[in-house]
Order: sequence, then C-alpha cells, then structure tokens
Amino acid sequence: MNEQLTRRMAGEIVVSDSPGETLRKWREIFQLSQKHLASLLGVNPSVVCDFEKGRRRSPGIATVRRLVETMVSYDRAHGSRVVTTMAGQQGNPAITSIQEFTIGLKIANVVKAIGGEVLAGAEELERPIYGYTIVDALRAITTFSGANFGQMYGWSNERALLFTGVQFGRSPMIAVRAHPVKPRLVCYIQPGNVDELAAKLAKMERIVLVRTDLSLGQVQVGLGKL
Amino acid sequence: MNEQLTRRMAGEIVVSDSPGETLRKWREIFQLSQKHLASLLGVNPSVVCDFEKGRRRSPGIATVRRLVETMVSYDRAHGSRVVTTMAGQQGNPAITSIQEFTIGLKIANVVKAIGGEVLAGAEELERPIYGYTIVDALRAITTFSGANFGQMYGWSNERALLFTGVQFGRSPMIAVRAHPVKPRLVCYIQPGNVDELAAKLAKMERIVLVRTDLSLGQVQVGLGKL
DNA sequence: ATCACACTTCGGCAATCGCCAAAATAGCCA
DNA sequence: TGGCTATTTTGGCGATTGCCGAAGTGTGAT
Repeated sequence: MNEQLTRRMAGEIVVSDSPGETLRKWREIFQLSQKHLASLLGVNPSVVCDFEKGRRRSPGIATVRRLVETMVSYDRAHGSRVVTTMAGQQGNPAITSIQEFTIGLKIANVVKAIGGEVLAGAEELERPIYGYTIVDALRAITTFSGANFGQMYGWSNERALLFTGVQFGRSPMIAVRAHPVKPRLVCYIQPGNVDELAAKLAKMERIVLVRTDLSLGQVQVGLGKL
Repeated sequence: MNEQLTRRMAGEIVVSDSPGETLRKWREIFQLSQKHLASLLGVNPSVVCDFEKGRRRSPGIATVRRLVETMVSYDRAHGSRVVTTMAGQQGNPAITSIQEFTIGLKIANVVKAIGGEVLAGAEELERPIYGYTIVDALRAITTFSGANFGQMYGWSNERALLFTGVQFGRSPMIAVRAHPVKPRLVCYIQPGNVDELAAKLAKMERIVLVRTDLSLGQVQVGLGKL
C-alpha cells in the first residue's frame, strides 16, 4: 500500500501542469507544514517553498521521490492516517480525499468550516455527519459506475460529499440520487452557477446542498480544523 | 484514460529503484525502438539510451513527462493498442488484480515469494516475467470469451496468471492453451488435488505450473514485496 | 567476412537544479 | 503594537542534467 500511494502521488506530481501546487496539495493532505517537511528532509524550509512555488520547474525524480516517500513514511509512523484513508480508494483517481471524523459533527459546523453557502436543506443543519469525501467530479463521470459509487462513503453514509470541477451542479446530484445510499451534505467547491434543479433535487432527498468559493486547499484546511 | 496511463507510468518510473530500466520496460511495451522514440522526441538516440542506462540518475520530471506522453500519444495515433488494453481491464469481475513489475523478475523469485510448489516446467524458472494477473477461475468461466481473454495479459504475456477457485486445475489450463498467447507461469492458489493432466498440458506449452497453499491475501502480500 | 542497423559510451558545454542562508512578507494573537 | 511563526523571495554556488555528435559494440542477415 505504501508504494502504491507513493506511486500515485509521484504520478500526479509528474503529469500535473503545476507540479508545485500538486506537491503542496499532498503536503496539506498529510497535514505537514513546509517547515516540518523540510525538517524531516534535512533541508531549509525555503527548499520546500522553492519547489512548491515553481522556482524549480523540473525537479529531478530523485527529489520528487524523496519528498513523497518522506511524507508517506511520516504518516506511517504517526498512525497511518493518510495511508489508511487512501487504501479504500485504490485505483480510484476520482477520490481526492476521504476521511472519517472521530465524533459526529453538526452539518452547520462543517458548513461554517468550509465557508459554505447553503442552497438547500437549511432545516437539516443540526444533523450530525461522520466523515467526508472529496471527489473530482470530472473524473468521477468517467470512472464511477454503480458498482464502485459506494467507495465514496467510507464507513458511514452520514457524511459530506464535496465535489470539485462542478459547473451547474446537476450531474453530481443526479448521480447521488441514483444511488440507494445518500450523503447528508453535498458541497460544490468553487462551482459555476449552480442551477435550481440541483437545489430541488437536493431538497427532495433531504440533502443539505452547499457551495463554497474557497479553493480545494482552503476547504481541506477548514476540514482539517474540525 | 490517457492521463491515467501517463500518471501510472510516470509514478512507476519515479518510485523505481532503476528508473531507466522501468522506462525501457514501458518503451518495449509500446513496441518502440530507442531510435524511433528519439525521433518522436526530436532528439538523438543516445539521449534515450543515456536515460535508460542510468547515465542521468535523476532526470527532471519534465523529461519523464515528455517521454511518457510521447509514447502514449504515439499509441493513440496508432490504434491505441496499449491504451485500449488498460481500459479493457477495468470492470472485469474475474480479474482480481493485475500488475506490471517495474523490471523483469525471475520466475524462481516470484514462485518463492508466493510460497509456490513447482508442478511442471522446472527448467523454465530462470526466465523473466514482467507482471501478474490474479483471476477468479469461477468467474472467468462464466464471463470470459476468446474476445476478452487477452485482458488478462496487460502489456506483456511474459507474466504470471494466478487462479483462485481451482479444483483439479484442468479447466484453467485448457482455457490458457486455447488462447494463442501463453503466460509464462500459471499458479493455482489453494487448489484441490491438481491432476496430472494439468501438469502435462503445462509441460507441452513450456509453462511453469505451480500451486501454493497460501491464501489469496498472503499471495498478494508476497507479490507486494517483490 | 561484410554490411546494415540499433544500441551504447563518452567528452563537451550551456542551462538548470539542490540547497544554503539572509532578509522580507504575511498572518495570528495577546 | 509587538512578538512569534510560517512562508516567500533572493542571490550565490557546486553539482548535475539535457543534449549534441562522434565513435565503438553487438546482432542478424547475406
């Protein structure tokens, strides 16, 4: 599993149009600061910052491997939080992140943490949820089927699904409705103009529908503070 | 699908202990010569050879990306043979797992890793194989046809096929023989009493036939350590 | 033995990387 | 406002890369 995660991370970094940003995404998923990661690597923090900001446009693969392996090794030595989380998503590139909360959290608090604007389901805000899944909607369209849709749910469907790459919001909501198990909260991260149909569908299913103008990274930071 | 393959290839190259050899593996899967790949890249053939032979120990990620994308683009423009092969494997319920090795591994080492007992083909143990496929034999019986049997082979037939749900071992070997392309190694995971016919058929095809009493999970762990 | 071809080795060189370390900037909090 | 922390910017420099191009090596065909 270790090597599969490092391979996935490395692959994403290499093919990214912004390798530095992708590296930062992963560092944030591992909840490491630049200073901390630099310390683990035995280098100055500016070295990590140089990579992330793109000062070095084509770092060597030895460097990328070292960065990635350092993060994974750290995680393994500290509860395997990310490694374990990623296990369930094996072979599913559409799932950016999946996480369970240690206790149930009110939807209202989660919405606040991600800077969300409620579009439907305001009466359900006091319900608890037990985890979240961040999904790349465009990749989900091509890779998800009825058989593996459930991978988004972790151990609880009383959870939030957060979609990136959403324009009007219909497709994810239609897909959500087509599955027998429903999430409690659906959030579109930096969507286009979410149309009324998405809100109507959410209302019918008693799903809280939310949009946020925060970036994926900011959303992850907010979720990390819960 | 394109990007999934390039991401996977890039990831394998980055985490490999011999990135150059892994790069060569992929070039051979795409059936390109060094000269041809160099031509596609607009560089001298020695440039490709320098990478593959490890003269450059840590090529930049831009270089790796360019190499990988060039191969995939070429494949797409010439029948999508490799790209299609990868696509076909997804959603096949009989295939439990399919994996390529970053470099060729001796059959003897693979057999050892899975706790295998050689039933036939002991003289072929020094040959290399480049991947493995774990197949649920019972599902394969109902779902496989001549048309999709090749999906078990990934990019190389110089590989191992490992079957679960095997009783006497004849059916899988008959099916293997019926296909024009042959694997190098066939392994039955926790079979019943494998009868002599299976061993005879294997011998005729110069296939190493092996049984293991390890469970599927233990076999996967063993393979993961290769 | 010879030829054609692909692969490999190697020296050279401009460009870039990997990293240090100092200084600047931004955000948070009392 | 000041202190603290994390991040970012910047210049510098030794090491390495990316590539050219010449020459050598290995293999298969004739």
